Formats: sequence, structure tokens, C-alpha cells
Amino acid sequence: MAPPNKPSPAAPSPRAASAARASPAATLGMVAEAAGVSASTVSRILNGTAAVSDQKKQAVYDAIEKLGFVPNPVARGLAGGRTLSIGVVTQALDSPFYGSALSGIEHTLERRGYSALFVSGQWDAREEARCIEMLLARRVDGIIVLTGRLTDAALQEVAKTLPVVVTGRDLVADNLYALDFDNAEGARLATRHLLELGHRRIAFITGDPNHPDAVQRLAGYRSALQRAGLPVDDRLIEAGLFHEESGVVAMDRLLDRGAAFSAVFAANDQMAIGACLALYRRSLRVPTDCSVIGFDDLSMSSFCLPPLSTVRHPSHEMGRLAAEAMLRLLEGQRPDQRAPAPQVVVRESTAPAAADST
Amino acid sequence: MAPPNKPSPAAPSPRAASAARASPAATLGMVAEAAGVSASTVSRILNGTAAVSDQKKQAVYDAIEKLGFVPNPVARGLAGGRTLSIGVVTQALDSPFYGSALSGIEHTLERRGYSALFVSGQWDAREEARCIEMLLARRVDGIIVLTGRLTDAALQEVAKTLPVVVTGRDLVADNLYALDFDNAEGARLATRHLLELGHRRIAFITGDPNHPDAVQRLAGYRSALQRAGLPVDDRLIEAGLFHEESGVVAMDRLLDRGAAFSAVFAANDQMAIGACLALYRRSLRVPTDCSVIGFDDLSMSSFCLPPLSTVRHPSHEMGRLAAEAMLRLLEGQRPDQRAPAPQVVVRESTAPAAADST
DNA sequence: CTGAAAGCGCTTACAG
DNA sequence: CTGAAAGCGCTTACAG
Repeated sequence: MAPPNKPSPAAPSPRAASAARASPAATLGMVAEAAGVSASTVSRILNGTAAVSDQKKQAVYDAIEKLGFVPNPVARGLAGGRTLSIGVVTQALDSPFYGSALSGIEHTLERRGYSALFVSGQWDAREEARCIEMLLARRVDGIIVLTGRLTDAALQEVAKTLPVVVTGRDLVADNLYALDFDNAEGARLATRHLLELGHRRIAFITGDPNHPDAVQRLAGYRSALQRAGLPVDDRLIEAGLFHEESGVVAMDRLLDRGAAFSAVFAANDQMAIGACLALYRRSLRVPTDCSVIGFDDLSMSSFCLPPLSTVRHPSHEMGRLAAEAMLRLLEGQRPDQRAPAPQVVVRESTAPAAADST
Repeated sequence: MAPPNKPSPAAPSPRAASAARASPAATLGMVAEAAGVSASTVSRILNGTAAVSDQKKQAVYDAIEKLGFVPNPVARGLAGGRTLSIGVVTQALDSPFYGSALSGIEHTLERRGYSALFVSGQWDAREEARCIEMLLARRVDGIIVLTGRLTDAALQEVAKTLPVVVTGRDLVADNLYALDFDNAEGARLATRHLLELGHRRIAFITGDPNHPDAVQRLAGYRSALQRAGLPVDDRLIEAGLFHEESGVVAMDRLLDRGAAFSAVFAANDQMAIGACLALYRRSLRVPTDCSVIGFDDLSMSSFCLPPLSTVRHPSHEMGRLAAEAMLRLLEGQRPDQRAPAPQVVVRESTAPAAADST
């Protein structure tokens, strides 16, 4: 419909042609020409940057439609400084907990036109720092850090460059939002659940002591015991590394040293699952011989044998909330998302203590 | 050391300043100036595009060091057509199988300077197509598709634009590499393992019939039975959806209809785990009352109670191989990576059939 | 071996 | 309300 004003000045260069052998890929300039307006105008319409007459607007939309134009985010990123991408540093892509959080992030970001760049820090502060460098180099618009081992100071430094949201910390700083989860309270609840069932000697498998979650959960365990007027017996505490195998090792050690307990609380579900296997190997039944409770409520935990009691730490929702907080930061607003309160999920791995073990 | 030839023409613009409040971010131009060479020369050194005298080379490296210069991949992508990023379309970020594959991809790509853009197709062909559009718009250098529901034709179409590697298919096309895994053989092996244990009535829980993996595994099951001269009884086949819950539902149905069987083969570990729970609910013991074998060998499967027998489908390695194939395609070479042969992993969920059930 | 110049596809002051 | 122009930070023919 729009009359071709002049011959197209932009014959596809050999480079462009090889980059897109299929469709030559319409550019904003081509849209402008087809609609008989300037490139600036097309850009403004696309970004809602300025009011444009309805007439031109329609012409532009028609041209976009006809040419199948999709703005090039790379060029957009270079010119405008915004790439519509958010960096996400996680510990691992193959973790049941983090995987679910990533999926929560992806879903809420994508419906707002952002895409996520996932990089994993491998539980190592130096790696995490490298991830952040890389994300900075790729000019992401913001960075979400899932817990991790970076210092608060390092995070605040990053926040001087672009918006940051971090989970698992209690930290306030400019251009940064911390979405904290009450791990201590969660651990307290888990321990209390066991106490209420009549258990008095409750073992604890802690997570990696370098991980903030681990120390908070240990603190919660201790505090629940103390509130109940019970001693904290260090011989009942064994360290794991948050994965299944470390749970079996920890439980083996507990058992080998002849520690007497009628219940175990593992600082996460994966270690609880490992602990159950160690118990099984010795023909000890859960929960008859020993109750076990985990932490996180992974989706797989309801399929354990027996289904695992745990404390709910909604990973998918945590991811969603973190992403929403990032969106608010990007809009220049103060985020206000709050993590849900921890809550015990009672399934079948915990039972009242036998009369003789109380 | 390099004498400042002329006053810097590039005072940081207000935009650049706000985009990087912390460090002003050195550019290639600044490096060139500091080293007393042209931007072209710096670019060539960085890319090894042409021989450069050692003298200038050294000056440039010094300048890069001093300024802490990191090339901007966004600009690089715009100018050179290469973004050093690979799009990966997966089904879900929170799947134990795919998560592990993604991690294999990430590791091998990152050590070659590429980064991965993960997007998930949600088990939906239309979603997958959208993911690919998005990746194309972001100008990734190549796309890895983990199985998925796209037609072969659609994939070939994408391969006209950029290199594609896809898993779970047997497909040859230009600029595309299919890394296939022998699902049928794996299923045959699993079934044969059960047969060798003396089982004669073996139930099968298939995966989503729209998924190629599912149909191949079903075929393998059938073929093993036939080779053994046994009939295929459709009443012993029940469909699941590849997740745990569908495994319990399928097993419930099998049990409810009074089908007689002494062993079950589930088309993946997640459904096998679900099946075990259903059995447990009815006080049926694994493997005493019923043997169960899965497929995939997820890392969690060795922690099941009892530890699950399965066929090894090495997700992490599959990811690594797919990424390596992509790297070769990018180098203009023909990939030659082959998926490892399937292999039964015998653990404790399978046992000889009781005398009366053979 | 090395520069100057044009260009990648957009955005954004700057002027109407 | 709308254009022309400059610029984002690189790469790559094109000429020496």
C-alpha cells in the first residue's frame, strides 16, 4: 500500500545474508520506509517513548505486520543500554531446589518481555564473582543472585552498577533488594514438631557450614531445643553438604558413634533422603525406629518412601518473588515482596516417639 | 607509558555513566588510544583475525590490562554477527533429567567462551517455536534443542539460518546434527533383565505418547517380549506423563483392573518412583511382591528405597556431547559425537520372580 | 602489517 | 507530533 519512495538503500549485505539465510530479517529502517515515516518514529511507537499520531501509528503497525519485523534486542541493547535480559546466578542447574526456583524466575520474567541468563556458581565464591563479571559484560539489565557465597559488600558493589535482588540474606542497600526466608524459624518449627511427638533426643544433620542457610537452620534447631529446656548435645549434630550422599554419610557417622536418638532433622530434603537410605541399610524403619524430617519440601519429597515430613520452602514461588522484585527495581519502585512464612508439612516419616525412647 | 596523543574525544556520556556507575567500562577505542594503535588493530589482536607485529601486540595487551578492558559482547554481536551465545531449548528447568543435561551443556560451552541461553518449551510445540523465535531475535550463534515436539521439518528450517543440534532424533540434514540415544535398545535391555529374572508378566508404564522417547521405549518393550516369544498384553500397558504423580496413577489403574504381573517397567525413573509409592500404599513390597525398573538413571534413583534398577541414560553427558557437537558445527566441521550405548544398572528394586508367578 | 571508514540495527537528545 | 543526526562499541572489507 505505501508507495515505495525510493529504491531500497539497504540491499542485504553478504554478512547479513549468511546470518539469516532463511528470511532476510526486517529492520526498523525497512519498516520506517514501508510506512513512510522516519526510523525515530518507529522507534518511539515501539517503545511508547512519545505520543505519535494515530495515523502514522497505524501505518507503522501495518508495515511491521507485513514485514514480520521483530526488533533486534542486540542492537537495542547497544543503542539504548537496555538488553531486556536479567542475569541469574544460581549454584547449580541440576539442583532440585534451585531448578524449581529458576523455573519460577523464567516464567515471571518472560511474560514481561525479559529473558533470563542463567549461570551457575558451583558453590564457589570466586566462580560466582566470575559469573557476575560475565553478566556485566553482557550488559544485563539486572542481576538476581540465589543465595550464594558472595559477601554482602560484593553485592552492594554490584548494586552500584545495576539493580540486584538476592535471596537468603537480610541486607538492605541502595538499588538492592534482599528476599529473605526465615530459615531459623523453619528449623525451629521442624524441631518443635519432633518435640511435640515426644522425641527428646533429636539428631541434626546440618548443611555446609559456609552456607548461610545452614547456619540459620542450625540456630533454629538449637533455639527450639533450648526453649523446650533441653540440652544441645553436640554428639547429635553431624555435618553434611546438602546433597543426598552426604546425608547417608552423616547418618552413618551418627549411628556408628552409637549416639542415641529417636528422630533426625536434616537441614534439607536431599540429606534427609540420604539419611533414610542409611537407616534402611541397617534395617532401621522410618518412622517406627526413627522419625526423620527434612527441609525445603522438594516436589520429589512427597514421593519418598515413606513420604517425607518437611518444612515448606517454596522454591518456585521464591523464584517468582525474586523476579517480581527485580521488575519493580527496574521500574524504579521499591519492591515489597515478602517470602511466605515457613510451615511444617507433616507426612509419614515422622511419628510419635516410642514410650521407651522419650 | 603510552604518551597521550590527543585529548580523549570520548568523555563518558551521561547514559554510559548511569549504565555503569561503578567503573566507566573501558572500550576498545580507549585501549587503542592507550596503546597508540588503531581500533582495527586491537580488534584483530583480540580475534586473531590477522597477524600483528609483536610490538604492537604487547602494547595492546598492556593497555588492556591497565584499563581492565573486557570486550562488549553486545557490540560484538551487532558488528560481527556473532554473539558467542548458544540458545538451548529444553522442556523444563526444573526437571531432574533435563536439569542435569543443561548443566553438562553449560560446562562445556563456558570453557570455550560461549554462554548459554536457556529457554523452556513447557512440553508444547507452539511454546518451543516461540522459544526459537526469541533465540533467533537475540542472535544466538546456534541452537541446541533437547528432544522436544517440533517437527523435523521445522528443525531443518531453523538449520537454514544457523547451526542446530537436536537430541532424541534420528535425522540428518545440512547444518544440523542429531545426537540420538538408542531408547528402543535401552527398553529392550530393561525388559530382558526382567525376563532373565524369570518374570513373564511384565507391566509397562509408558510416557506421553506424543513424545518420541515414549514411543521408542514402548517399541523396545514390545520387541523384547516378542523376541522371548511372549505375547504383548495390552492390559499390562498403562500410559503416564513422565512425572512421578502419573506413575502412581498408572500403577493404581493397573492394580485396580486386577491385572496380574510380577514386575513393572516404567518408561522413566520418575514414573517408576511414583509406581513404587502406589505399591507401598497397598502394602506391596518392592521387589518381593513386584520388581520395578525405570529408565534414565537419575542421580536421585540410587537413593530410592529400595535403590532403583534402571537403564543408564547419562543426561549430563548427553548435554556435554550436544554442546561439543555444536562447537564443531560452529567451527564448520562435521560433528562425530555419539551417545553412549544404553546399559542396565541393576540395583535393588528388581529380583527373581517367585516360583508361583513365573 | 595497519588505518580510515563504513556499517551492524537500534535509541535519543536536538531541533523544529 | 516528527526528522536528521549522532552515537552505542565493535568488526570488516577496502586500501595501502
